[in-house]
Amino acid sequence: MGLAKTEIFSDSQNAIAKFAKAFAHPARVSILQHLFKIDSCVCGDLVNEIGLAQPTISQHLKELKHLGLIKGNVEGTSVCYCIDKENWTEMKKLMTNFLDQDLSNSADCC
Amino acid sequence: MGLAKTEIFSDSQNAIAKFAKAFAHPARVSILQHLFKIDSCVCGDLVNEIGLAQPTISQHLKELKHLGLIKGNVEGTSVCYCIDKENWTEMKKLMTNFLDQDLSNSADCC
DNA sequence: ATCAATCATCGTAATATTGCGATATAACAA
DNA sequence: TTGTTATATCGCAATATTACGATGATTGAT
Repeated sequence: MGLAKTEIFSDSQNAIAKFAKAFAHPARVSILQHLFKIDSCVCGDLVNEIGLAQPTISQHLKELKHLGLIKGNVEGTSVCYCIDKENWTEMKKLMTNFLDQDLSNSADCC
Repeated sequence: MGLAKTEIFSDSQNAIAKFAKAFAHPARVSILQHLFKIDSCVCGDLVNEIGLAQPTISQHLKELKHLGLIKGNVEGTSVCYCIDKENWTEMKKLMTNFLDQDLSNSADCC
């Protein structure tokens, strides 16, 4: 069906899945890395940096924005994007908590 | 097209996306959390724990196994799954490195 | 040999994602 | 106003994902 049964999972599990989806495409990974690396806000050069068409980049940016991981600011004819630090930190806590589960507690049968 | 242009991204970016995809569904998040929580290997109770049909769980397990995040072991008529600790640790390094990018380096224009 | 239990695979329907050409929108310049 | 530049949105085609019923395969019990 292509439709995840979110009702049967916890809020935390759904949140982890939601953020993970943001990173589940290399273009979005690349966009985020670029926003981190650059010391000023990125406006239009993402299309040149990454080899995808402008509508495609715009679509990926929109998804990241809806998730709250980035913010956009209109600046003349261009738009300026940057990481939403507060939300990023919160998301990082959630993901790190999931990734850091204690390996020593789980048996190794295999 | 539904087909990611992996060629134009780095190995690291593709790897991050690949692992993130594993966590991009709450059922897989739930499966992994269960495998961590339980102190012995889980055999068949995942279908009962999570409210999805047996073929669906089996399919999710297969994806996690192909990614190397879990291992499976036949034990009588049932199969025993557990976290692949070595691969998990390696994956965690990759993801943590991505999540931990220095926020102080990126400007906040918005 | 037959049966029950457990898990995997097949096939399929419904929905989601990706990518981009065409076009719209908005801001600025001349 | 007209043109230019930068970004967003629309619409569509190709492919991927999710879920599950039906069925197959394997093991152990009787």
